[in-house]
Order: sequence, then C-alpha cells, then structure tokens
Amino acid sequence: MPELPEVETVRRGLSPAMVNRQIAQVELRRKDLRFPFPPNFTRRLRGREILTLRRRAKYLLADLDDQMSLIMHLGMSGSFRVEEETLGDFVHARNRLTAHDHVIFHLSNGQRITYNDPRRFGFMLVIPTADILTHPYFSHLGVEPLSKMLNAKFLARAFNERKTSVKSLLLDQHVIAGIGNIYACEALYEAKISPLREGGDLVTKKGTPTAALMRLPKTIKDVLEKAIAAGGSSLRDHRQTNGGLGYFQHQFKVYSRENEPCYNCGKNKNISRLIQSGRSTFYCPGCQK
DNA sequence: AACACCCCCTGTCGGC
DNA sequence: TGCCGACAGGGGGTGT
Repeated sequence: MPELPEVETVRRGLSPAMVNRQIAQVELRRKDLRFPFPPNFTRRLRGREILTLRRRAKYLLADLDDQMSLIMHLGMSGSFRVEEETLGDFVHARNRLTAHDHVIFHLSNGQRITYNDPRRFGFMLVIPTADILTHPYFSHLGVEPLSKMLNAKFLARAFNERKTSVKSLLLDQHVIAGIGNIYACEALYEAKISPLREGGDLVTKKGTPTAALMRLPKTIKDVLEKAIAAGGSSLRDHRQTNGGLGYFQHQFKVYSRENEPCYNCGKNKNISRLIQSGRSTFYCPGCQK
C-alpha cells in the first residue's frame, strides 16, 4: 500500500508520539512478518529512547539513543495507530487488538503504538545507524523525489538509452525512491506522457531532456506533495495514525478509473488500463503521448 | 545488464 | 448464498 505520501503521513503522525520517548516494552504477537524478527529484536529496543523518526523512500527509520536504528517497512498493508494506554485502561486496550495487530510498542509515557499488517509484507529490523547508508536495502536507492536531486537533467541521464518503459522506470526504486504504482500513473498523466514510452525516447540525441521530460519532475513533486497534504490515499488499508483516512484517492485523475472519462479529453476518451511489469497502469490514450 | 515472471499473504469484489 | 478467480499501495529472487 504505502507509497511515499502514505509513509510520510505515518511518519508525521508517529513523530509526536515517538520522538524523545522511551520504549518501555515491545510486544510481538507473532514471530515473523515478511521475515522472522531478528534475534533479540525486543531486547534491543527495550529501554531505548527514540531520538528522531526519519523517512527514506518508503522506509521509516527510528534512530535510537544507542547508535542503533529501528528500520520499518509497511509493505502493502501495514499501518500504525497511536493509543493511550493508562493502567486502568489496559484491559480495554487489549480487547481492542485485532487479529492483524502484530507488534505493540509500549511507551514509557503510557501511550502504545500498534503495528497492523494483514498481508505481512512489511518488516522490521534493528541495525547500527552508521550502517544504514551501506545496508543492502538502502545503498542502491535512487534519489528522493521531493529533493532537488530530482530534476530534468537527472532524469535525462537516468533514462538515456533505456528501452524500459517510463512507467517501469518510475517504479524502479534504484532510479527514484518512493514512487509507487498510484503516483507513477498520476504523475505521467499530469505530464501528458504515455506510460508506454521508452525512457530513452524522452531524451534527445545530445542527452538532454525532451520537452516532455522537462515536465515530469514537477508533476511528480506536485502529485506527491498534494497527496501528503491530503494525508495519503486510503484504498483499503492506509490509515493515518489517529485512525483517520487519507483522502487523496478522491483526487485521482487516472488511477482506478478504467473506462471512466478523461477529465482532460471529456467524453471523447476514457481511461485505459494495461499491465506493465505485472502491475496495472491507468492512463488516457487521448492526451498522454 | 535488463527484462518478464513468480512468489510472499490476506482480504475483497465481481461474476456465475 | 457460496464458490472461484482476479486483483491490491511492495519488493526481492530467478531465469532468460
């Protein structure tokens, strides 16, 4: 589920609850998510203070007070919720747990943070903070799409001579890190670029960006920023940490709108769906060239 | 190197 | 009503 805007929404929701707080206890309600929890996972977190909560691509990184960092990935269906857990409330709190509440962080201030993940594609691990940059999960990640690193010049270099479709390139976390299926579709629509175009086709023979490629960095940033402002997109599982829904799904122009009219072309053209790299792509054949 | 394809897992939805 | 297949926001591995 969660692409960059959803993970960022979660980060902002968790920060007030987690940062400068101590983890009193971590409760695992099963031994694995996508992978088994590493040995001593709970012991390494118990008693630690969380200094910062960062996001890199679709990962959440909680830096601890002992030079270690808790790495969390939400997979397709992970979500967190923050609740009060006073002593008197404890029994009631337990009763509010559901079948897919897999990890509970009990904080020393009486709050608890519960990780829920029906599909269990998410995972958590603890590694030294200093090792994050060289860790296999992070060392090959591409640029942050909301940073200045993402610009037309960068994309021209990354796309040059690539025969891969621009849609697949946007999903490639080695190029840009954090875009997922929804926002790749939406950004290409806004840029009026067909998802079927080869990457190299968006670069001139001189290696400079074409006019179409010049539009793309801004549409990516715009769609991600608007989605963050809306609290992300809630299709099934995504929740803000207070339990509220994101509402960017109401602003989708193409995603999940197969056979519905294009807002740009009117009733002349409908949104199409096709499969690229095994994922659904939604686009308008009328205005995306 | 770069691609298509498959898998992990659970839930939901539409068609019959 | 129930059953069954398709599909879902991610990402890693394999084989070509």
